[in-house]
Amino acid sequence: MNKQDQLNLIKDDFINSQKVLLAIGDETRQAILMVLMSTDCQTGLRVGEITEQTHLSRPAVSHHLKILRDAGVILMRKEGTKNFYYIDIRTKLGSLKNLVLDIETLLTKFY
Amino acid sequence: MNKQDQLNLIKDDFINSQKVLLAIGDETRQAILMVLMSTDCQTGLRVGEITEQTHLSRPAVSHHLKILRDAGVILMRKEGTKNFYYIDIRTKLGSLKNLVLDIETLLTKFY
DNA sequence: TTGAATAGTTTAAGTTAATGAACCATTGCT
DNA sequence: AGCAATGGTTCATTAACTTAAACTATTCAA
Repeated sequence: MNKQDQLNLIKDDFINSQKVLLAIGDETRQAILMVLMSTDCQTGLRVGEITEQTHLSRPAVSHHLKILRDAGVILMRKEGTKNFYYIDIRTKLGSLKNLVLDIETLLTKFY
Repeated sequence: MNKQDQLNLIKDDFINSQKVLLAIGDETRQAILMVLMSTDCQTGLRVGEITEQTHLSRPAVSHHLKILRDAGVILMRKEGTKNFYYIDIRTKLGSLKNLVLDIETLLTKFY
């Protein structure tokens, strides 16, 4: 693994994590994520419940949940008309970890 | 360390890493970072050199460098009229690492 | 099959961000 | 002082994002 290989890794990491970075860089979506992580409910939260625990309107919550979902940060499960949103360890947060660790490797080993 | 402590950690991580997330989530700034990391020049690159290696205008490069610098992702060194930009291991990328690792801990230990 | 509950979508307005042109500031050299 | 090199800043335009209101779709129960 030379420097060029490491750079190519990082280039891919950037592509894989771009949506995640933009999704969780937004203050509003960070607040939604905090609500999702704070709940004791193991089965996830519905849009209405998240709306209650934030200062946002339901369409706004729905909008931001879609962005988080498209980025692969959160997952959704349908039950009738109810949609439950939750964070999972298997989500795209792992791609962010790769990005951080690969840059760290570059800076410590190839500089 | 209980779940609430871990949540408070993550809340702080979000605050500390927000600027970094927004800064490096942008495709244009990712391209600039790749140029900075790819160079063999140990002393950093000047605005003009970065402009040459991208499809961007000089004001655009200057603008994005400022955002990266405000976020603590890159550093600058002045030499006369020349400004050299570079990435350093001691930059705010560490705050991103904390964020990722703390969320990982929450999901594995407290769920 | 009608009505209530839930939530996604569309639209229009307001806000913010990115861009290039033109301009300004600083440094170093003669 | 005068000039060239470098690069930051301002401004106006365009593009993108965020939001709430109104609307639509789906499911479930009576």
